[in-house]
Amino acid sequence: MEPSALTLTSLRLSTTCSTKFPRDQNQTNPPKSYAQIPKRSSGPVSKGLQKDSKKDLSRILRTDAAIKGIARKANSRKYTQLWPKAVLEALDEAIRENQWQTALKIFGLLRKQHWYDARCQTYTRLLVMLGKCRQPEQASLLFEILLSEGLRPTVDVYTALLSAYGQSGFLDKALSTLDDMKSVSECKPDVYTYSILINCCTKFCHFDLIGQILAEMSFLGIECSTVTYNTIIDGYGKAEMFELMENTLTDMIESETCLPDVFTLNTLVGAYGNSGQIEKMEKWYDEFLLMGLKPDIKTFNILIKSYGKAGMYEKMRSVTDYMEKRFFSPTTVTFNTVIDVFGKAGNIERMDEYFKKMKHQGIKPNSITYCSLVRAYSKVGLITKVDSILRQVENSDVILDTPFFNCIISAYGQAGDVKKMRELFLEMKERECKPDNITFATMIQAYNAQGMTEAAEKLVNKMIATKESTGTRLTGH
DNA sequence: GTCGGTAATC
Repeated sequence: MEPSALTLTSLRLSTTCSTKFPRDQNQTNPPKSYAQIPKRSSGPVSKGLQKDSKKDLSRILRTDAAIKGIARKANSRKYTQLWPKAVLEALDEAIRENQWQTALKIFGLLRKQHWYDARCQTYTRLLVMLGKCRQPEQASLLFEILLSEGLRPTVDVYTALLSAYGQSGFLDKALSTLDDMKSVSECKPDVYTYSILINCCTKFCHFDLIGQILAEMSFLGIECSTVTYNTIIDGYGKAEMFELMENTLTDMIESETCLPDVFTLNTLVGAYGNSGQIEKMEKWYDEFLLMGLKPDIKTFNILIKSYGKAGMYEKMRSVTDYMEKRFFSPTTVTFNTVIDVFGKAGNIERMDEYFKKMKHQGIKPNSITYCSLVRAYSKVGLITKVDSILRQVENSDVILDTPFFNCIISAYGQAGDVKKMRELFLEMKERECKPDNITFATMIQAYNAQGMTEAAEKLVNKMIATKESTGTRLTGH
């Protein structure tokens, strides 16, 4: 019953780095308009506008019409008299949710307020968000605005800018930012800056730079922190460079200033677990516990995923049982992991069972949950179940993203339901989800599979047209 | 302002 011999035999060694660190292929061309919003001195007071409350702003953040509303306000010269609290809280929320277009629009609105006081801290938060969203060009523009406002960038600002470049793979730009920092006396790079830089290097397989960076740090008298070590360990671990990973752990322990923490534990356990080396994973887990470290919810989620991937469902179960006994509440991630494991194994019954349990425990499914479900149903040809998921999703307030639409469009495509596919494509537009290359590729493939070559060609042209219009928007104004 | 856990459709 329990297939437990799958551990090391199913180990798949990947050949190139690029397959393991897929970059975001679907970067949309962003509007640059916010950058053009001129800072205005306070205009005429328009009384009706002050009734904008925090509630209004945060509500409209969530709806399509509202984002247009914000944009309209951001572009209108009338909206210079909003309450600070409303604008600042709306900005906070947009940043927290990584809604970068909205955040930049609100920031444009903020800059027009008569009470606006330029602060580096605001810029740092925006830059960090842009880094997360892989928007290096926007980060660059934002930095220009900061300079145009006469602000002197702080170390944080520079570090966030470096991070925004590095996370998108613009390592040359990140390095030149580092050089800029070195030339400004009060903005010297510190251990944060270097840890971030190392992280970016490993994500883009520039392991050759790690040694150089560490040498430079040592030359400048900057000591590695626990985070620095964890970052390097994670980099080697994700690249399956296990020997270097363990060597780094040894360095860390020998440094005597940086002790392994729960991040180190999770990183190592995850590296071995993800590569199917269950025995090593367990060995390190036990070892870290002996060192006195305590696992957390992420540890358990990692163990569940690793056992599930290895087909060791009994062990997976023992983790969930242990969690229950120790009152570690499962999170959305826990359920998503279990659901995905059973979905990939084609075990629809158990998958459904956990989905039910998830809802029963009051844990809200998200876009990731639905992606896994749709994929699993589609794989075994249960398209009626996909219909039911779609209905559920449409009647809920779950935020649907482009990957979800791609997933469900692909499901209907594979089922040969071209009509439904088109409907969903239109629905994407209504929900302001931008179709990306994968959306188009999925639909074109489905059309071709149905022998609808004309429709496929039409879509190819549409795709090109979309690209061009975005290009125009970029260079326009 | 830094490190670890979920889906990812072509």
